[in-house]
Amino acid sequence: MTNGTKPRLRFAPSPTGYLHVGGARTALFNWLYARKFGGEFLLRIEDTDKARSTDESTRAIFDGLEWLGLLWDGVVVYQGANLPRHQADARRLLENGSAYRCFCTPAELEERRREAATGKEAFKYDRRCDRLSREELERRVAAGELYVIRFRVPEGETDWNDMVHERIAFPNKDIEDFVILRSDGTPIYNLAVVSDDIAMGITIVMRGDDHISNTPKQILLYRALGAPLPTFAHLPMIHGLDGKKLSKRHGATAVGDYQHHGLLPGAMLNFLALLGWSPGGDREVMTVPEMIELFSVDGLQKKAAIFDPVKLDWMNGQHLSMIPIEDLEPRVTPEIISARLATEDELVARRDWYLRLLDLLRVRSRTIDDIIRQAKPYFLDDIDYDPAAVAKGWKDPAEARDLLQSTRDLLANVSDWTTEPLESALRALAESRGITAGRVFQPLRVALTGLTVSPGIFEMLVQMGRELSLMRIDKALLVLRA
RNA sequence: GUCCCCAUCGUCCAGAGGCCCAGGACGUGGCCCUUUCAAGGCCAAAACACGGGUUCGAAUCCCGUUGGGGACGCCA
Repeated sequence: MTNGTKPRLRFAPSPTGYLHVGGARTALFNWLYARKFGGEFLLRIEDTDKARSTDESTRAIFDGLEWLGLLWDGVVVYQGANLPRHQADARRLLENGSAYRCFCTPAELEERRREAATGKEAFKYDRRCDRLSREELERRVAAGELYVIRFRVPEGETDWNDMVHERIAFPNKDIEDFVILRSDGTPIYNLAVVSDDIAMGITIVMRGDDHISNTPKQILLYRALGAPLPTFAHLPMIHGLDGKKLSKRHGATAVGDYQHHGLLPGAMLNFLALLGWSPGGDREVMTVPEMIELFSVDGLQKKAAIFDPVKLDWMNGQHLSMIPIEDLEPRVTPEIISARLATEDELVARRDWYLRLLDLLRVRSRTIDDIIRQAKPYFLDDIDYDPAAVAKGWKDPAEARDLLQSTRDLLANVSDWTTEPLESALRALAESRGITAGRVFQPLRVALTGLTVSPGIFEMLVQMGRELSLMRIDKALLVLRA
């Protein structure tokens, strides 16, 4: 397919919104292919629709790709900058007889479309302008009448061997003479894409399968322009829980949303990769290098996949526990700082303690947000008490107060603040009271964290230190008295 | 309406003619461990859309039906 030359792929989003998870997945597969087979992964911003394109959106696409680590090769291509070539290509097609001028106005076309719709017929441009006499054509051009350039679709059938679908064929009679250049001289999508892909030397066009119906038109353009065809690969769509194409109404669909909700880019990539691809077998949790290693076109799925945020969270939990703590730290630290739990300097000053904390907390977390939530009691003087935790751990306030008071007295006198002495002291307390250890631990957990979830109680005490632990208990005692 | 694509548990995947009365994961339910848990362990329920072929044999190949999705713009 690439004849020994380096494959060249591209991701070509239009900057009209945010980087969508579907777009991110398309970018990912292009990137994986390039990385796996030693190719180039290029980025092209399709900003030919000036009315809808924004710089802000372009920025969001860069940010999203950078966060995910899907870095592109070479400089970014802005489609709008290629206008002269697009026009030249349109002119070439006009001159070599592949296209013709059409004077039908948008209003006329809309009218005809409406008629076709009411008659329940499929509308297709009837080529009336292709039948204009030479004289009339010249007269109208000379009169300054506006016209578009339409591609003259030849007889026959257009097919290609898709990398994921095998052969796909369209009878040309079902393809209308599509517009390639607007009356204002700007190109239409299909022309701009083909012109740019040729110019960029793209050998593999991998994109969403909503572009399948554009493909025969583009193939016709490649041929008319005398350019070699790339290999096409049409990836399945991503749908929302209702089975429809994923869109804003399905909730968070912007990559940035996940970034800000404490997801790890590696987990996002892993999850996205599994939506429409599988390395075969039961393999699921993978690092990026493993994905590159295992990537293959054979594992690509034809069927649309439904985006399941719950599994994404689970996947993130897996990655949270799996990655080296040194890699996790830089992802969490900015959040710790912006949540005002600590300053950068404070974290640096007790880095070992901090890393141990992260290690303790990540086990029970699915997102970085979970880690931040659980981290609060280790940094803040005052904590909030989760009503659910209070209801469970301090079911009987009088008993809780009594137990906490005893616990406090005991802990104040533990000479060695490490897990073993702490454990034996607390267990001894339970035994002396004739109650289970849990009865002692439960109120203590709520006093220390205010949460229903926490690491093991002894590790937690050690991590908090004597001073903070005792202060927490004192505060709890105060609260319980009220 | 026309054209195109798709079709294995609720969801994501495995399965490329016999290894499958279909396997893994998420989620769900139960049990165990345990000081809690969104952690860990075990178990359970849960699918080859339907109908025809082809074949000794089909989840796997072919055809049709049904269902779902996508595209039909001087948007991309």
